[in-house]
Amino acid sequence: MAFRRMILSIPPGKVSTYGGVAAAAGYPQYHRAVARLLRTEPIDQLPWHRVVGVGGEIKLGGAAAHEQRARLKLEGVQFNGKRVEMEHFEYSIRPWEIYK
DNA sequence: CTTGTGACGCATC
DNA sequence: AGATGCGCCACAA
Repeated sequence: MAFRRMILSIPPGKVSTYGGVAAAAGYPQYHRAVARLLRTEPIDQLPWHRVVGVGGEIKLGGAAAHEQRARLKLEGVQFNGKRVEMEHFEYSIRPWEIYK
């Protein structure tokens, strides 16, 4: 599946968004399918922590959110309060600007 | 086939 | 900024 490849192509220290991955794969409306895939697929086979919500929002709950924050931080990703500094760490695709 | 639900996203209030 | 509503896709009941 294209989604999987996209996610795997995200380099360490960078992040992408659910909608971004979907759009980059050619399906701008499939953001929910991407989320489902990340939830379903084994965490040891996919860099799930490099995928955040639009704007850099962590969409996980409780412990998982903290976990993701920690992992990203270890890769050098900086946070601006609750969200990731997308300006510097988002993986070079911004579909919403392309389709604008 | 119809609903309900969720690691979503965006417009509104 | 936080809460609601609506649209979206996939899947389980």
